[in-house]
Amino acid sequence: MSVAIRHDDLRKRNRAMVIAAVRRAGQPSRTEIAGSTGLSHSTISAISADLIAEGILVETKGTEAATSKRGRPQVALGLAADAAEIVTVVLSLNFLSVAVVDYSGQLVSEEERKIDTLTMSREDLIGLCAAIVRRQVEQRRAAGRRVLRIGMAVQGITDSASRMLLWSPITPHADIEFGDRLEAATGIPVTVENDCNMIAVALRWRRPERYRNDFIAILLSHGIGMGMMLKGELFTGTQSSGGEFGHMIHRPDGALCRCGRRGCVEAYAGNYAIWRNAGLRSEDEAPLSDISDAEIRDLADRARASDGPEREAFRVAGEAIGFGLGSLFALIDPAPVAMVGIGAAAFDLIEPPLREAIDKTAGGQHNKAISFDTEPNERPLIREGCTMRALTFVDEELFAAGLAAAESSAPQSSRIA
Amino acid sequence: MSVAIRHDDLRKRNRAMVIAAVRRAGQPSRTEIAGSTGLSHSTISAISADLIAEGILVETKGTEAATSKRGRPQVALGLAADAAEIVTVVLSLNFLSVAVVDYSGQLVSEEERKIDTLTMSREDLIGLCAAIVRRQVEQRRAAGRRVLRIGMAVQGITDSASRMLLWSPITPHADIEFGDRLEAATGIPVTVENDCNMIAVALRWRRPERYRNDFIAILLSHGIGMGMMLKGELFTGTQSSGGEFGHMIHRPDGALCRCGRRGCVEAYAGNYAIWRNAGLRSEDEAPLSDISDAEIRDLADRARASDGPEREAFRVAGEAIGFGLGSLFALIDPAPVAMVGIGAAAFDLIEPPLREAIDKTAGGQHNKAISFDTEPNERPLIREGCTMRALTFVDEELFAAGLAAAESSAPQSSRIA
DNA sequence: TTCTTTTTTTCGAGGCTCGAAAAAAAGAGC
DNA sequence: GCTCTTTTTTTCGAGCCTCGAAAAAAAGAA
Repeated sequence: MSVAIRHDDLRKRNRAMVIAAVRRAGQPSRTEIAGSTGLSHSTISAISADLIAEGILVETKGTEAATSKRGRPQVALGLAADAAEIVTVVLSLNFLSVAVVDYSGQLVSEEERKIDTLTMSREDLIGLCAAIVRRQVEQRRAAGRRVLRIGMAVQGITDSASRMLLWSPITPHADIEFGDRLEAATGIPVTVENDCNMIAVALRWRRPERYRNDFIAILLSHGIGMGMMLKGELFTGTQSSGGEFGHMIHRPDGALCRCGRRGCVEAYAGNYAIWRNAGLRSEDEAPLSDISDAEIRDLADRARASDGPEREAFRVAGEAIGFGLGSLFALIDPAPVAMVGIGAAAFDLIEPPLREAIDKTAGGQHNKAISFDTEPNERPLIREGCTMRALTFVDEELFAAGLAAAESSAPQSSRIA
Repeated sequence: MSVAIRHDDLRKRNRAMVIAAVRRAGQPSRTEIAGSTGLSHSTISAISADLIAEGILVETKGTEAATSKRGRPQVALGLAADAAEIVTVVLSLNFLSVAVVDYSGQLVSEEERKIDTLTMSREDLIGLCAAIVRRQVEQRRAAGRRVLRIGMAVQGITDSASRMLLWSPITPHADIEFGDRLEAATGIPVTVENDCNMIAVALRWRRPERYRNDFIAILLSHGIGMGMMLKGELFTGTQSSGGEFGHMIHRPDGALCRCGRRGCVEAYAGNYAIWRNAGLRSEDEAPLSDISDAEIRDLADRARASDGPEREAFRVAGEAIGFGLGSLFALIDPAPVAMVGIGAAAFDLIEPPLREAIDKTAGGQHNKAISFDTEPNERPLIREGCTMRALTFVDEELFAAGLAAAESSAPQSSRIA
């Protein structure tokens, strides 16, 4: 089963604990870290001295006026912004965003691009991503910084092992090797992950009081995506990114889905499904590939105005999501839900039928206790999750292992004595 | 988040590794343990000497003739059968089984009882369980043994934190505090777990080559239960035992389920559902509470003989399970499946429509790669899983922590120098 | 200027794992 | 029957790591 604990792992783990405590708390003192980690003061003292010597942490003199207390004043520790940088790549329908973020989490630079993902060739799509990322990385290298990690988030089914995009609604191509190609272009380790999973990661960092160990993020957009945190761990499939909530079966042999199959939740609740139903089109009609956010807002306005086919379309969407959540809750028990994306802007129309449907399922008994939260703009969340994911990797895999110096090819001279 | 690693945890963890290696391998030598755990020979030597002194392990002289090799012969290590005992309690429809198992996993004694769970009062049910367990425990104490753990497996939704049976089809009573009551009756720690989860645990011990880190056990019986292993961990809900595959929604507002709701998978695939459909009864008809295994076998025989309503009933059942699995696979990716229980005896009737349904879902592309395995008799599996669960607890929580002596109230005198 | 109070560092004790070397326990060869 | 090989197991010292106690540091309070 699991591998034994080696003696050296001890230090590595405790270093990771300290770094994580600083990243979470922002500017904690050594005493606070000792409290939150449970390690002794002497251990924290030793580890933080090492981390400071390695250029990973810095002592940030009296930022907040935590003054007016007796005794030796606390010295706040912070992440050294120049210890490293990471790059995030967010690819969604007709949109590419590449950003550089420093070790403390501050945005350094950003490049956004409208592209036509649906018609681009496989090579053009990979090539464009690789070119932009490469340019950013080289700029940062020229500025004397070292980029230690690239995190890519993309809509679709990803495979973390092979770091491929297995299937995606934003492009007709399958099995795209973004991981290998970006790595080849830059020489920097790359992860490729599902965008909704990154939303879940971001929510946890943003609002840990609400999104702690168990919660669900559902992206209501052209398709229906999900990111789920269970027992504090991101839920993924056994091989792929998994969590394809949108392709759970709502009605066997039902409406035609964009994935080519029938009766998926998405075929009732995705943008194209709402548009199709609002227009009284046949459920067998092939899904349109792109409905603008404006169109959805427009349909929602009309649904609010009068009880016509638009309102019924949103009702059907809410019902599909409700039954889907009901089945999901049968498996994992009810949990807080965040509704993200343009569909969240119409959640007032979706929520009543959604709750009615949940009431008919195993989760129904807890219906009132289930709370929904909405966030119409998914893009900042995706980038934020991607950022934290990449930074956490640097924390745990590189800096905790004491590789701050070893990995350094940068001209940061001799920060280590 | 997670707590820091203390220095003393190191030894505890590595002791647990050694014990686990012995439990898995049966009679390994110290060298084999060093190989499988990755710890050094010196560490294994030190730890195993401690464990032998504490009476947890024993040197079992040349059991198998691994002879005819040059060099110093290996000394096989085994679990000391008399180090501890555990009790398993398996409660299912109209049936109670209590067994005592020694530390090496050998059955010591067993008591089975036909009871009428559906009509018994809450107090009678708890009281009977407690009385039988108490008697067994006292007998073992009289024999100079110490029972360190009681593991209970029961059909229904359990809560591991409160160790209650929240809801069960086998009794009309809810929130039964088996954990507290058994503990009060014996003074021994108790766990209460879902029977299907224990089936999954057992399958992993029995056939690790097939059921390793990710697989699903589905119990086809009066109800439809599921136990699932994901990434080597038993999958449970955030609060309860979770994994209520049988109550995922197959058809919204569909057939009446035993749980009072409509359209659950179980309302199409449970014994009562097959019986109801085979008899051309209405889907609104309240489910019968008990269909005998013989009746199901009889229906299966008739379904095989001619294409009548019986065959259709099994087809509908297979379809429901297939769509349910399709939705599940959308979440977790396809994985090996074990079909357990009386329904597995009719799996020849169920499999074709099941695969046809899966083909219509997201998991469909892997249909051929998904393999099913059948095991009609669930009871031995449940007890086996329960046994391994309880023994593993003793291994990890008591013996790895060096509590072998501290916990001992038994007259095993001074095995420790 | 001298107490208090609080934070941080220092120092020695006690554990743990590891690698190397030694000891133990057989079969092989003559 | 004795000595060599081979393999397993134990022993021993080195090197880390964490911890508690005590000391040092750095302020405000009196």
